[in-house]
Amino acid sequence: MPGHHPARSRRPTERKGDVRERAILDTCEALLAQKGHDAITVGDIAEGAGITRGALYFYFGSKQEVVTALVARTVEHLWERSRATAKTDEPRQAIAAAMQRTVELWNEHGPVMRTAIDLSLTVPEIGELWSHTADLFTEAITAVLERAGVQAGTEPDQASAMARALCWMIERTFYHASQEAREKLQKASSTCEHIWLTSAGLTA
Amino acid sequence: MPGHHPARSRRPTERKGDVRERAILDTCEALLAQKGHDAITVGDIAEGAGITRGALYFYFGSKQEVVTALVARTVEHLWERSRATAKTDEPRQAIAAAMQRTVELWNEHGPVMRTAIDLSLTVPEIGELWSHTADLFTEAITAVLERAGVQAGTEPDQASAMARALCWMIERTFYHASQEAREKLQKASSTCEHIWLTSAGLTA
DNA sequence: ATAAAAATCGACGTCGTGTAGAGTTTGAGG
DNA sequence: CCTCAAACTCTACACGACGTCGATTTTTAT
Repeated sequence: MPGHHPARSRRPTERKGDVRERAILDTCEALLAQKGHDAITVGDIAEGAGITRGALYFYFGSKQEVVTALVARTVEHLWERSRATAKTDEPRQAIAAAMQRTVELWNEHGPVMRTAIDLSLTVPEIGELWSHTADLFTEAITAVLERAGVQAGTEPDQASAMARALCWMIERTFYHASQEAREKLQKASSTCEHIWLTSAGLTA
Repeated sequence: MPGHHPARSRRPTERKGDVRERAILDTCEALLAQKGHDAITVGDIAEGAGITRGALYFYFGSKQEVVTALVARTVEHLWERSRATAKTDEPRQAIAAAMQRTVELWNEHGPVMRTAIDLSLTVPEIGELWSHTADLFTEAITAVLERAGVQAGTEPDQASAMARALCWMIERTFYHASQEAREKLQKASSTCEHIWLTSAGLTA
């Protein structure tokens, strides 16, 4: 995505364009916090970044490419943090940690996450990114369920299938909660955690 | 939504326009089964309905109004069927019946349901329709949970909040499943049912 | 049969997108 | 310091989709 001229990434000094590129993505993220992505015009983004429409098309081939790059940036951040989290073997701790991480991510990047979900069907690249993320999450949930004693397997009442459904539950619940007040995210998180625990057979 | 000329609904003979209006909605639904709503053009719909763009604007003020009307039609069908379902007091039966009904609805109108969800944020009218539907569903789930012994209340681990999360889980799971093969819906339904039962404390 | 209401059409103005080509700035090497 | 190519920026244009308008034809009621 970095301009049409490859091999610019590893330069000693930071090119002016790198700054612009970041400014474009930052502006886009800021705008997404205000209006829906289809209410945003390329002119808006360019203006916010301090350049003209024409100049923006030097960096990105289209509006979709801009938001795709933004989603990619955010999702990579998410993956990083996932890897950085210490793996605990104890199910209850693992669940609590995962939910806490999720709250933080949605607090920081709610609008981008929502946009990613909205566009994951219409923009294949974003769909790819997001479904991969969902897979990672689902695998993590599956592992916890199995460790807690749920039978492994893909049948409707076994770990894999249940993890999928729980993943969607969390996604959707946070999606809605992140549109409202900040404390809603905490409550939503608690509810999801409770259902997750119950599904794992770990009734408090 | 019936044209710009109100009070046409209750007429002895069916106006030509009523047929056209239905044709437009039917065409729109058919198209939604093929492409995403933003890949559909007003010209496409008009052509499918056998009229020109100009004529379509006699019936609906905009493309959004068309799809809003379509969603309204579908959602009303959904409400009707909900009311028609006999209320059982036995939680297990109630859950099974609700899920069965949901499978049928998504089988028949999957593309419209997905579109409604996609647009419920950007189109306020659709948002209204869908959130009302979700509320009905959530209330029903809440009732079942309480009858099964879950403590009533809105705290994160009480019936209302759990019902909300379960509602989103079902919505999202069906949303994804309905894009794939028909049998996926059945499996998805079984998984949701299992989690619902578990959350209600009704472990098989 | 006729006049009002309903329905249809083609042409037009607007807005947002993406492209093209011309011009300006930057910085590495002579 | 000069030069030249790459990096960057801009204005102008072409296109497609939307929604509007006024003229015209078809239906319907009486």
